[in-house]
Amino acid sequence: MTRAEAADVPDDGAPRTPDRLRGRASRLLSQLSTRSDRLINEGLAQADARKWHYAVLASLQDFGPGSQATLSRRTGIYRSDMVGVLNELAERQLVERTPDPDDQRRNIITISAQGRRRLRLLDKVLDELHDELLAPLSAAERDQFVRLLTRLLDHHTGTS
Amino acid sequence: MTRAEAADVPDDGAPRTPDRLRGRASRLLSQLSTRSDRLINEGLAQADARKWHYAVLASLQDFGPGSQATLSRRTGIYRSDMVGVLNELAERQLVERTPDPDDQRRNIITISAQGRRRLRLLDKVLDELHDELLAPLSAAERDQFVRLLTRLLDHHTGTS
DNA sequence: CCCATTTCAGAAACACTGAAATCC
DNA sequence: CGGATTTCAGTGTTTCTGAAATGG
Repeated sequence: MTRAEAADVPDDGAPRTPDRLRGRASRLLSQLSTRSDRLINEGLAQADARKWHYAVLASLQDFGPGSQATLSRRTGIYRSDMVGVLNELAERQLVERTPDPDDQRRNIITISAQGRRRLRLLDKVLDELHDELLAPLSAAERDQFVRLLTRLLDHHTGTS
Repeated sequence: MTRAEAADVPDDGAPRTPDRLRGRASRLLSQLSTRSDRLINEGLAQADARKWHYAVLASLQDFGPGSQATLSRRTGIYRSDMVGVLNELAERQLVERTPDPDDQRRNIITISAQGRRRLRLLDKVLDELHDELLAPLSAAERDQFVRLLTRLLDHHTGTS
């Protein structure tokens, strides 16, 4: 259970950094992401919502209406999966899907009044959930955490 | 494409924080985790390895041999999925699976000499991949990032 | 002709469940 | 008996591929 023959640094197999397992950023990231996703999903499920709902509604509110392809680019949801998300949102009357007169391939998605009310609710729910997610961090640390994540994500979306 | 009617803060639907979509830690986390996973998986695939291989080998090297259930707890791999991982590692002669004389339910998993060589290789590969993953951050920032992730993960594994 | 959009059907990986067989 | 271990079969979710149908 406790460390076995690790103290007597074996000539084979590199001692290296302390805790190579727990210190790998990629492992920390994916494990934390799993927990975070579960927390958010369960919290949103209690409000009959999913995180994609929030993403689409917030995108519509903050950047205005758009085609499904546009929304897909703004939210990071795959074009193929956007259909299902919008079906759910339209079912709940949170968005409206109308054909684009200028380009008959597209639909134009608009947020409804109900959708805006919903968005405000979801924002509150998410505020609370993030408070739980980031509980051990001070306000300054939370900011820094978000800044670090943003820089990393920007680097890997711009580059790759 | 650019911000539409977002500047003229609508009375409905909360202006709130700038960029509620990009500023949500949970979204940043899961998106970055997706990219990180892909980077690591592709890098390890070129060495005919998967991230679970590394986790098990490193756990064996750093904490000594153990049963499959013990390894499962140490690495975070599900007990049910551990079987498959160990099959792959045993196929490649990187670990040995022998019945525990003291408890006939268990197998004792041991790392082989070949497994130790493999671990050193994978450590190098992962060092390079993490260099790519964390490229935009300074050494101090990388440390802090890892510390923040660790604190958050510890909080959510101890608590939940 | 090539490209974009919406849609559907499905692959691949992952975290997880449930249960059987075995043994403490 | 309750409880732990190994194993297998299978579920649900997520990211992503491929292709068809329609139209710019």
